[in-house]
Amino acid sequence: MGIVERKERQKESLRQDILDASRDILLAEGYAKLSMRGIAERIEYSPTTIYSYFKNKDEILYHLCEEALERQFEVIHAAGRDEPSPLLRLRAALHAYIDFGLCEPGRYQILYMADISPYVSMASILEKGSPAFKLRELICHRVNEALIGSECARDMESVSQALWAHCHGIVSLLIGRPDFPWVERERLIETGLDIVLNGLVSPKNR
Amino acid sequence: MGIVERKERQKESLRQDILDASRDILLAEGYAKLSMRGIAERIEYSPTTIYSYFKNKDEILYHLCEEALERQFEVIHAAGRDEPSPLLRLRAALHAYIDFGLCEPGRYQILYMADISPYVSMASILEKGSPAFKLRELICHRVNEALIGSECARDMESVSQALWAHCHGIVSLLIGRPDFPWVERERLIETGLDIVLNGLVSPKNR
Amino acid sequence: MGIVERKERQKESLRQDILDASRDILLAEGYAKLSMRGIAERIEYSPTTIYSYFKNKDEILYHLCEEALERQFEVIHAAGRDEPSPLLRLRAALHAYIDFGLCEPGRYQILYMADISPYVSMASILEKGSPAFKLRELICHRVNEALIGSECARDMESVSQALWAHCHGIVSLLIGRPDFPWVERERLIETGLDIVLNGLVSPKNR
Amino acid sequence: MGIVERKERQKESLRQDILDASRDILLAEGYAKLSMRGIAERIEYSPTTIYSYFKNKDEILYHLCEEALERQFEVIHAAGRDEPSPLLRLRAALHAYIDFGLCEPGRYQILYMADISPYVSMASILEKGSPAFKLRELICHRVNEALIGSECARDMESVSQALWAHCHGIVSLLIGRPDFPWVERERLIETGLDIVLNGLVSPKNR
DNA sequence: TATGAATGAGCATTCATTCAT
DNA sequence: TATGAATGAATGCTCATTCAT
Repeated sequence: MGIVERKERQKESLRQDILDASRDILLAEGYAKLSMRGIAERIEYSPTTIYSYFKNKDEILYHLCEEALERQFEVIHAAGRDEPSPLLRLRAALHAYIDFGLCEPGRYQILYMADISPYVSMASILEKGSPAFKLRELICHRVNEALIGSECARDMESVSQALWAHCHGIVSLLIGRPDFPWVERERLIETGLDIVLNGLVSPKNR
Repeated sequence: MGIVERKERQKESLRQDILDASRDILLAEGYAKLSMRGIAERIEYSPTTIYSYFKNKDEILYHLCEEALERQFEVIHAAGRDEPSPLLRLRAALHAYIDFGLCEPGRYQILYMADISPYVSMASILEKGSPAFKLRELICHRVNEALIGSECARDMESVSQALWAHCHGIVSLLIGRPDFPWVERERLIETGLDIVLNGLVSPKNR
Repeated sequence: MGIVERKERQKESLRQDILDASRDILLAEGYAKLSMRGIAERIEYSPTTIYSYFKNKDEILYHLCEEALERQFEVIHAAGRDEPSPLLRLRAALHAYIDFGLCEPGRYQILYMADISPYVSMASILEKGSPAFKLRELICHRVNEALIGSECARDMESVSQALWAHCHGIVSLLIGRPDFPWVERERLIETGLDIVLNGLVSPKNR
Repeated sequence: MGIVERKERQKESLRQDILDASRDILLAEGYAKLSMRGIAERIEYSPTTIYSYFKNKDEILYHLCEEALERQFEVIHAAGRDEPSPLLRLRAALHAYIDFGLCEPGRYQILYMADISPYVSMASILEKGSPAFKLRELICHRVNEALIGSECARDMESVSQALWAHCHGIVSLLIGRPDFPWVERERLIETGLDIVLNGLVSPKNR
């Protein structure tokens, strides 16, 4: 029935509004300031209403994480699949990682910066098939591809983690320190990726 | 007079105790759990007493930041001054940055990760002579040295920021995600620095 | 028509389900835990539905009382009518009173123990023809019979009340203090009735 | 110092006020209506203040019970020690039990009627030396005395429990049903005790 | 300097109830 | 008849802060 459907859509929509509002608050005011009352105010409903959509505050945070993880995986997974060389495919993935963080700072913060992190439990990262697991796998795969092509011997795991850290550093500082006199964003990102990928494949000359 | 001096020392000491206690709580239990009561309990004074030393909670956080910045500058400033080559001096500085973060996670978190960060206001970073300013200057200087020596043309500002981001990424993930199955710490750090410094000075081959 | 009848039966049945569920909760979890939500959950209907059958929570409690009173009257009224002597008839009534309390602790609690008691308003007890009134009359009648048979002069009203209190004491403590190291239940009851009825008819020897 | 003393007295006094207010509310409005806010309103302090006197609501209830138990023991223990015969000493104890309940209905209710009872845990009743334990011992002792004097063989434990129940029945109904058309209080009590003690010592004639 | 007493504002959560459908 | 959506009021509790001493 059309009516049922519409109602369902409305319900789903409010549910999403709650998640959006929460994410916004989290981004704008930090975890400490995320309160059921605050969310309610933002969505212009009574606090009680939230409880018919989520069992409690924890459940909101949990879904926020889940959803952010899925989103991130989708975005990065789609990136650079058609690039001609392994190195470019890796570069595209890293760039996508950074872009996701900058386009969706709320979601990124939830996943990697906030006190909430426990909700993105390591369990879920290590759990096969979870978005977190798949993301990690994807990065490792692309690093591997790139390393094979280059003549230099490096430990794939170490490299993957270092590259992740590099990208995370850029995203988290840009998000967390918007007032710093950054050089133009894209230039910073490109410079970083240049250095790091160049360093990855050039023969060592320490 | 000795008496006045001792009193002063005592006063200074309690003030320091408050800062230490706050930092400890921050590190151990997170920003959300940092309460005046909690601090008071830890230093074994009444909550009210704290107000004789700091106007309010915000001021504690502010001083926590100041102090952490100073410490960080000292440590990094001292690092690698005797290294023979510009590149090694830069590497030493970056390594010191990371080490500071890992050895003093409480302080690092305060400066670069927590919800508190706003207290390290940009004002203070841009203010000439502040530790933050001097730290930035130091990094830029070493980057410059290294760039001059290499044949490749890169924008010093962009490089500095990218390197900072790289190091920050490593520190903040290691601190914030202790449960992740990291490779051995020193290996991760060295791999990261290898890549990044190698990439900095090799001729580009993108 | 059969249909109308069935509908009526259904309606009556759900109404009864609500009362049953309420009584169960009351007994099992106490007055504080009796909530419309809880009742609804138990009968597997929405909370709103309950309001089609009862105006509000108070009305449920009111009907719970009414119904419990009727039940109690029936049980006690039926007890001991065939006993040969007045004293045994009285004893049977008192025993039935206690048994009712122990067999139907939910109902007894509602009537005589809970915070709810105000719902068994005195009005209803004094109102001729109400179960409460009839119960009181029944007890008085049996006490009277017994007193007439005995040589001792006692005020019927006082005795009735004292006997009621005695029985209530036994029931309410057994129900309310299940963990106390009671002697065996039947022994306690019999001892109590022995003493009290013996005392009623023996010549005073204070 | 006088000042310290006065402050101590003040503090103790407010603490007592909180307990008194709680007891009053409990008596007047029932357990369900006992709230921190309600107490605060009654003592004309902010709710927060209560928390510097009691850790939480449970602790208030706990102290309410403790204090009521002690009070009850004192009163009953003092009663009838000089009576010439065992039977009269027993009668005095029972009468004192009833009197305590009627003079301190708040305290009595807390101990024997309210949902709070778990706080007078059985543990405490069975724990040697606790007021509850001593009270039970006292009653048993007096019952024993009385039984020895009489020619009838009865089980002391059963009798003690039956007598307790009898008294509890009288108190709890008088407190819980103030609107019932009771005979004059003292007459009811005396009639009850007459019957029960007469029945205790008369030769059985069932 | 240090404290105890006290408070107002805030929090997550639960509940009885209403309303439109 | 039955429901889902929504709410206002209440609850226990914690916190930063102030004030008088």
